[in-house]
Amino acid sequence: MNQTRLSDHAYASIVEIIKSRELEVGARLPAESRLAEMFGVSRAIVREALVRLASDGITEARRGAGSFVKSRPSERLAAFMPLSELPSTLGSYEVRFVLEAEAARLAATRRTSQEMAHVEEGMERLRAALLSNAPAHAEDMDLHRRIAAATGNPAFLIAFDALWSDVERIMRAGVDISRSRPPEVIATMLREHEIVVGAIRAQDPEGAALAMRWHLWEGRRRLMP
Amino acid sequence: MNQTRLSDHAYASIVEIIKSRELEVGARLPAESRLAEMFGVSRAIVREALVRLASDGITEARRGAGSFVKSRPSERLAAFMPLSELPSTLGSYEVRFVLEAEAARLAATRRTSQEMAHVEEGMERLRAALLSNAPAHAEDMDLHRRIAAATGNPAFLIAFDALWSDVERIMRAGVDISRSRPPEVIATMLREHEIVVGAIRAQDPEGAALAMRWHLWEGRRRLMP
DNA sequence: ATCTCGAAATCTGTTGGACAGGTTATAGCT
DNA sequence: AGCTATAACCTGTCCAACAGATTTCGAGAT
Repeated sequence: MNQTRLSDHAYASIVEIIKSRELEVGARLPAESRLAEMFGVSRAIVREALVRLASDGITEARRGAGSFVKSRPSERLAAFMPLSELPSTLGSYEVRFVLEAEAARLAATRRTSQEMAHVEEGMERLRAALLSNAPAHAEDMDLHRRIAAATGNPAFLIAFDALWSDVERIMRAGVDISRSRPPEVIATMLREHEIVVGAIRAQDPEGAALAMRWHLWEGRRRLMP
Repeated sequence: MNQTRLSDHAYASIVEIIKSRELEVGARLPAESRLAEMFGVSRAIVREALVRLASDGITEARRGAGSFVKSRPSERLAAFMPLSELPSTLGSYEVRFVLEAEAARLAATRRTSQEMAHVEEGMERLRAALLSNAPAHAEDMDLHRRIAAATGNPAFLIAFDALWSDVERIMRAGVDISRSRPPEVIATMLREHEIVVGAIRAQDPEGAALAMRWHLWEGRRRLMP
């Protein structure tokens, strides 16, 4: 783990300044040089933090004028914090139940043939990975993502990607725990995915939603019986 | 718009390198100094871009070794693109239907008294803003966020925040269009929210989910009849 | 006293060089 | 061939400096 970047600390410190001093939207932050001497680091470090804050939509820099608060992080801090550092892990599965079930339903009704081919390709990759007994969580997530994409609604991708890092962490943990999966588990995982993909192929919305919900439920049980 | 940062261009260029050269996950990127001379900028600029890429989960830097591809940006580009630049706007409402309806349902069953007080406070703020005939989309979104928080599951906040910028854009556009809202519309918006909050207060899961879904549906109709 | 205008102070954006502390690759030795 | 020490390389950090934009403030005019 390489979490030892000074700019990470600077990022958190600036967020703390905005929260504790209750800087309103539009307020100006201390200058980069001032922040640097406050934190005891160089200006380059502060800049790395500010660039990230700007790309996260929290601050906005105006050349010659300063950096300004664009949206209060205290009001939407969750988006910038790894889910794993928040309580109630596995909570992302609760969201996936509703989010992905609806995505499967919509994918079944609205998918184009091109999107369907994309989903089938993801299914093939997952099958190959599972049958070669390799860690397949990347292919697993990728298939789910292709299904979300098949809705034609980018908002599903946005929401799914927001949970990405946490889902990946959970899945990887699951792979680490059960390093050698018995063949019947592999067959089950494969069948679950195939039912979902099959329902989308057959343009059966309710079947797709139900299959997805069941698959996620079983997946959760496999991770935490 | 301040799009005039060289590191923004460097960010895009590195993404392009990963995509075009088809660098697999785990592959090593060119060194910072090499990238700097490739782009004709200083190393500090490349670092600003790499820090953002790392915080976006695309790359990972190992001290002394180099920067490595952590996940292919081409496969999950949506998370790093404003929803407004993608087709099918108003699509975020489709996600909100399922996401927030489930959040309301869970909030009704699991809310603590403290979370309930937080929701009530948001309701008061929205009421004050609406009755003073001021633009109230900030208070509106904030109330919805407090409800998501009342589930006790941070994953709902993560997903909601991911849609934040698009929802805000849509709502602000709605305010701009109908600059002077008739009193009956204000009363309706207030009542819709009050029904949702009331169901959560009464710990009525189905009522809360239904009220939220209805409210979002009406809100969507108000924006795009 | 107030307004206007221009210059100084301030701030971000960017550069180049430097060094510390890691990692990788290589050349030399056994 | 196998092993080891060392050189080459890489990220993380700091410093000093300058360009270009903006804010501030005071001097002069009204």
